[in-house]
Order: sequence, then structure tokens, then C-alpha cells
Amino acid sequence: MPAFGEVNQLGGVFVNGRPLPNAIRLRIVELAQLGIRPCDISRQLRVSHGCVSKILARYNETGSILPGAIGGSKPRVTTPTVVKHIRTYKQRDPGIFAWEIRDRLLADGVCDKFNLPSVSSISRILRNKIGNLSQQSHYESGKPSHAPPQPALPYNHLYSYPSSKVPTPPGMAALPGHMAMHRIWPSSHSVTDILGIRSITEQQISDSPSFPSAKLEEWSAINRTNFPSAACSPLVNGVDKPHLEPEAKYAQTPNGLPSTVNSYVTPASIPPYPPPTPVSPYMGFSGTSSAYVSAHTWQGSGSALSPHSCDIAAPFAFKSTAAARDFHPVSAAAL
DNA sequence: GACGTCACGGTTGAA
DNA sequence: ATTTCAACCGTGACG
Repeated sequence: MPAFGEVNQLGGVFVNGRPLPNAIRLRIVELAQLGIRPCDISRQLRVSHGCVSKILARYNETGSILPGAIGGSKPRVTTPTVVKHIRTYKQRDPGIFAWEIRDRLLADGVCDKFNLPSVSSISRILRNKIGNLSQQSHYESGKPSHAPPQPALPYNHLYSYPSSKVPTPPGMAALPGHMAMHRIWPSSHSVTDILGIRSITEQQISDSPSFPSAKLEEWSAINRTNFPSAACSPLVNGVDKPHLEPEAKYAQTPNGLPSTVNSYVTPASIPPYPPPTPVSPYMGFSGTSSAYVSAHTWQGSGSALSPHSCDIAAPFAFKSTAAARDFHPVSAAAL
């Protein structure tokens, strides 16, 4: 369980161990593209400069503003296909050693050096998944390559999550100048379908607490981190801390925009610095939505980003089946 | 003063 | 159901 939020040296609230809300991530990139210096962005959004630096660096590298995939295990190398081959090798030569199997997997092109299971993994497979072949083989022989049923999807596919460690795939050009998150999506859905473009992104960007989790599903399919509560919970200085600001949490503007992002400076009206208030971390999110809404010009203001406003927004089809999970229990508890 | 980097303490989720 | 472990996080400090 995350703490109830901590306040950094700049007065911003953050949740240790958790990514910044996407609204803030977006703002960081937006402001940077407007020519605002990272140090100013840091002060303005009350995010540590190290974090700003990291987010901008990642954005420059991957085109994504989204955080990497948190948690989970490394992609499995012992896919059903590999297991099947191991089984075959073992059936053909019950006395085969694990290291021999390993060599054969490589030689036969079943695996390459990057996904070749370790000898210990192979041993484990032999022990746990294949077991006693002398008993199993005749049973198996009648079955057409009945490898372990799951998972149907290759793990590597699933793990094509956006991450600095997962550079832009060869076929997918980076799209500097706007957030090209869609390029990392393996989904067969159209980008528009996935993203829902503005309607979704506006909610997302504004961290609508009521964001329909269904719209987040795609993301969870490619990201081990089902998108954090940030995507659907209210912000406190950009941090989802419903309990900190229960009222602001549900404050929504007439057009459906929650009041969360409004405290960020909009590109069209960026003062060099935020009020040097010794900010209550919650202050910025007190629900004064009007500022953001009325000055909601970051999309159409002719800013450097505006030509790609949809593209900017697009990446924010944050998907998370866990988003609701993350958020609601917290808010429920807070209430 | 600005900024890149990294140790740290933290969260997460598959195995 | 619980534990382990390796992924990621943002902060804060250093250079």
C-alpha cells in the first residue's frame, strides 16, 4: 500500500514507488515542447528535476510519456513451444542431458541466445512439466502437439510494453514532436478505436475518477502495470490522493473535465513560475476547475503541440483493468 | 544555476 | 494464500 503521499522538496505530492500521474507527465512533455526549461518545469509542476529529466529523456527516446511496466516477472523463455520441443527431445532420447537440450534448442532455432532457457530452467521443465516421460509418452503420442495449454499469447508479445528498455520497434518510427504511444501498441484495433481520442484522453489526462475502466483495457494488455490509479483518480498536485482531497476528487467541470489538471499551467498562459507558495501539496488540486477549463487551450492554442493534439492525446488511452481496482478501494477506504 | 546520473526506499505483479 | 524476485517508480543528492 502506498503511503498517503509524500511531499517533495518543491512542495509537490508524490507517492513513493508509484509513477507520476499521466497528467503531470503530459504536462512535462508539453511544457518542454513549448520551450520551457526543465528546471522551470520542475518548479512549476513541483516535480523533481531528476524526474523531469527522466521523463523527457524517455519521451525523446521512445516517444512515450508513459511509465514503464512495473512489477511482474521477466518474459518467460519457457514458452509452450519450447516446452514442446524439450518434451520431444526427451522423448527421443530419455537420457538426454539438460545442457544437451539447451544446445539443441539453439541449434534447431527453437530459441536464440536471448531466449534460450537456462540449464536449470530446462531441468525444472523436465521435472515439473514433462515429468515421467516413460509414462507420459504413449499418452502424449496420440495427441497432436499438445503443449501446455497456456498462455496462448507469447510472453514477448505481452511484454512489448512501453519502456525505455524496450526501444521503438524497428518497423515503427518514432514520432518526435508528439506523443506517439500508439506505435507501441500491438493491438489490431485502430488507434482511434483504442484511444477514443479526445473523449477518452481528456478524461484521462484530467484523471477523471470516474474514468471507465473498460477504456483502459488495451493498456493492460501490453503493460504489466495495469495503469496506476493515477489514470483514474483525482490528483493532489498531480498525485492521485483521493483521500487527501475528497471533494476535489469528484469535482468535475460541466464538460466533464475534472478539476485535476487545471492547476497546471496551461501552455497558453504559462507564467514563468508557479506562485512560490509553500504549497500545501493539495492546494493545487483544490478543485478550481475553471482555470484549466477556461484556459483549456493547450490543444488548440497553436502551441507547438497543437498540430498533434490528437496524437498527444492519443497516448492517453490509458488502459487499466486495475485502474478501478487501484482507485476505488482507496477512495472507499478514504471515505 | 541547470541538469545528467544514481542510490535509495518504495510498489507491483508473475512465478 | 503467501513469498520471492526483478521489474519499475520519483526523490534527493552529487558532481
